Amino acid sequence: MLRLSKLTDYGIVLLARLARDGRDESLNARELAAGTELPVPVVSKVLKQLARGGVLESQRGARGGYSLAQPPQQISVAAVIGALEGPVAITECASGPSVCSHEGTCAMRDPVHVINNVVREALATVSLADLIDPAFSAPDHPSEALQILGRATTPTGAARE
Amino acid sequence: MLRLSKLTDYGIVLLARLARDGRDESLNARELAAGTELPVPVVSKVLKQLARGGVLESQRGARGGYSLAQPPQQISVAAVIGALEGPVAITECASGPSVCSHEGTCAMRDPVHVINNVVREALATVSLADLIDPAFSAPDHPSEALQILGRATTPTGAARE
DNA sequence: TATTTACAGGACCGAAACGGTCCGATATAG
DNA sequence: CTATATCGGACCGTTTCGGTCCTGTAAATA
Repeated sequence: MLRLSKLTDYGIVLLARLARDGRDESLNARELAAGTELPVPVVSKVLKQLARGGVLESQRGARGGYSLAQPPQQISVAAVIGALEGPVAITECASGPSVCSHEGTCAMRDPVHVINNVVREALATVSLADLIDPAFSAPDHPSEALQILGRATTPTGAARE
Repeated sequence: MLRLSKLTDYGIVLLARLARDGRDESLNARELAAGTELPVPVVSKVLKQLARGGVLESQRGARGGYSLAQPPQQISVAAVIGALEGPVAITECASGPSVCSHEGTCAMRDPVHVINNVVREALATVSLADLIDPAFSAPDHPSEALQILGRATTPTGAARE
């Protein structure tokens, strides 16, 4: 359900590394690929997309590389996902002139948007910093946002998996 | 980002219709397809999957059809998504023996799980009832869960678009 | 019992998206 | 001028997605 693309996954990993090791200096694709064991072209592709999306800043030419455009606390997971995956929208029906138009049914369109926003807001509240800090400790009190969500008691038992 | 598959979208619409029109009686695939303008085979496919996932109960034979397995308040969006899309997991790395193993980097694996849980919990908190009730009114106070999430102030401005 | 209705399960196929590679152009440092 | 790196996009094999169709089985009705 709701799978995150592999590229996005890589992106998060790379950003975390940049947040740790590249505070002042910038790192280039090759250096970043070294930490992971991802092929350089892949890393390069991800970084390019992140730069285009405004998450990273790039320095071209010799001794060039990438650095975070903002401090890790200000970079939300939503921004990362937004930069790497398409123009967002959790469902088709969000943009186009939806086909379903029988009124009784299409009253559902709004709710679908609501779901969309729920997810988006949730991801907007989680920052890069939230991901790297509590990483090595227990995944219990990850951040304010995660705590709020964590207190949900999974009413239906639906979130089994 | 995080696109919901079309089938899932259909599923939500169909469930909403069942929640409204099929309280006592059950509706069959043809009847449900009539409300929407989706082709019958598609509707049938979705309903079958929902039944297999335990979201719907099915009655075979003449005068058969589908009905909700539980009251709409008890059916979470997460359950619906779980039934229609694969076995969940927002990222590959959640299940298999992930390839990334350089310790410094793979400390990221947990956080990715955290994100996964955030989204899942968020969706688990939203019920079918939440979706059909406030549909026609303003999308402002949709439910407790949505309110909690709604108060996020989109720190980065990342959730634009 | 025979017939009709409707779900169950899965095979199947074309179209689109995904994951990954590669190349030419451009910008910068030395 | 040369070496280094990003930028932008083309490209392609593989997988997933969306949708259709067919065979089997369960239940109701006459």
